[in-house]
Amino acid sequence: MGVTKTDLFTKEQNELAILAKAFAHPARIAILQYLLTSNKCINGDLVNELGLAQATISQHLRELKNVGIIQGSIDGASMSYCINPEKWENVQQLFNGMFDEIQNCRPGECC
Amino acid sequence: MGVTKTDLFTKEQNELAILAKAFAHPARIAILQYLLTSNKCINGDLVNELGLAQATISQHLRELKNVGIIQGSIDGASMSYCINPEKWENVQQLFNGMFDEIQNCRPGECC
DNA sequence: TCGTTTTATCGTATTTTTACGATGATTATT
DNA sequence: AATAATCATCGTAAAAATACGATAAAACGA
Repeated sequence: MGVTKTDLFTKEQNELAILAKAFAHPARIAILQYLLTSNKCINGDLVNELGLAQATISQHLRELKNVGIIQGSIDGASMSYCINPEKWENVQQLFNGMFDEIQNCRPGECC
Repeated sequence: MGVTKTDLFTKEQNELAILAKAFAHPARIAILQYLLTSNKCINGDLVNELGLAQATISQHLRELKNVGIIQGSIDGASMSYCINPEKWENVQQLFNGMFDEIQNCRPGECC
């Protein structure tokens, strides 16, 4: 018990869920918003920006990197992260593909 | 430990995370897609459609209802659920508000 | 009224997520 | 070379999420 039954669902449904999970924590939203507005790539000064431990930030960064929406590059002793623009647009389209399905829903037949 | 530190983040960041969490399971994506395409509201025949127990479906439905993206109405002995169109559009705009911030990101200064 | 259908909720087992200290690896600085 | 700075990973504790059987509540039909 307690295990998500991945095989019951379509590939798209699982992918959407995995991507949504990446957004499903305020710290990761904050990291992404910081990356979006900082323009240039940043490193672990996220530790100062957010009030979380270095290990925790690193863990969140890894999860965002695992799903591909951010990417990292070595910059001396530090590490630079930034949004992956292609993936970002891909994710937006995937979500909007779902959001836009509401147009097939006729209001009169809804509750 | 193990508790999300909600007070560290903005209201918007927390709200986005909560909404994303609602989408962060393939069963809930499947439920939403079913509701989107079924046009008229449906009830617990989701139990047949997905391969999950009745209690599990009910639990997922409650989570979707708690964040307001679906709503339920009593229909005799059964229960009809449907998307809440206003909330749906609100959620789409909130996500796109974040997605669109990528436009401030200048490619040359990214890694 | 009695039995059936339908759904929500409770209780609970299992897994996953979240958080952080400690450690080690790598690079920069002195 | 020695020290400092930076970051990933390990180990682990605590909490949340996931799933389902069992049960209760509400509505319908015979």
